[in-house]
Amino acid sequence: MQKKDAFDLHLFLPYLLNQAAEASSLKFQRAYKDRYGILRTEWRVLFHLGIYGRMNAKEIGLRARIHKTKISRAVQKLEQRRFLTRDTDTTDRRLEWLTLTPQGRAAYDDLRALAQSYDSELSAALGPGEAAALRQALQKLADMAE
Amino acid sequence: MQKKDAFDLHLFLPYLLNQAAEASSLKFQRAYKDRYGILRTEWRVLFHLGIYGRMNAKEIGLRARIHKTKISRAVQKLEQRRFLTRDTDTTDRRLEWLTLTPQGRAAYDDLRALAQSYDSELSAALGPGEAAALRQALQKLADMAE
DNA sequence: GCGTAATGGTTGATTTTGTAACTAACAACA
DNA sequence: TGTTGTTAGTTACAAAATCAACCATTACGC
Repeated sequence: MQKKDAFDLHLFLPYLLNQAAEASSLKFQRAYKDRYGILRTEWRVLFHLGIYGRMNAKEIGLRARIHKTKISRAVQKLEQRRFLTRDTDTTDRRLEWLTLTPQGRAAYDDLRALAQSYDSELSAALGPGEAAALRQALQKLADMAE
Repeated sequence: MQKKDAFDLHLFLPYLLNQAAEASSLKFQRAYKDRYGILRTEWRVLFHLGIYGRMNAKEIGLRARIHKTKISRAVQKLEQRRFLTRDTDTTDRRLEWLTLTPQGRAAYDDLRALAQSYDSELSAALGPGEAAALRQALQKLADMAE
């Protein structure tokens, strides 16, 4: 980064990443909160089901790196809002398969469109190559275990 | 990003940024938690005082984009741990100037060294040029108002 | 100066998260 | 079959974040 006596907090990657993440999430956050009254974990679960179709809580947790208690609560809320239904697996009754209802899918479609246009906006603000490079670097960091 | 029917959540910038931020913060988080029992907001306040010297809560909030209630509580905790002292401004008695105690500075020095070595580690994991490009892109995003 | 608005900071009530312990169901192996 | 160990998911309680209302003090308009 730089010398010991000239530490620049705003270049410290974990800090900088958090600032950028927060700033870039703000608009989208307001959208899903205002339109559907859902939380961060909830839209993430919604998106996972929207994209990958039927999943169980465990799978979502692994893919999105979300703790199972968070998912459990998010699923409860989404069920209350009639955005998804649960079906116990017939051969392994510990498993619950989650599927979006038409309402859930409608919400997902709406938010996905928003996410896409918002993402384009962000990409445009950076350069076109810069955005691609950014994504690559971020994926490297995100995939670093520990 | 890509076509409507092929939305890749893991390329959606706000999502990807959050994943990267979380992953990259984990190690450092454990360090300040384990060594000093402090919270995210608390190390941030500590660092601001360590870097910029005497500040008041408002200034820290502006620079770090932290809400004033969070800062107020972080300052209380840091004061309890004897990491900082407060002095009411003589001409404007609403203002409180915060300064690190020697203990606070020692903790800051320790954590700063850690942050630096950790940051180098992260930069090395990416390419050398890649890290610089990443920082630039992140700053752009972080500085985007709204 | 006096009333009103704005500012720095704190507090309290509510919501959300984190941690651990828990239930129910299945697996493995004697 | 019975005992022990795992696994999927929930719940309970403590810790933390959020939001609004709240002092005390200073600034502004007249």
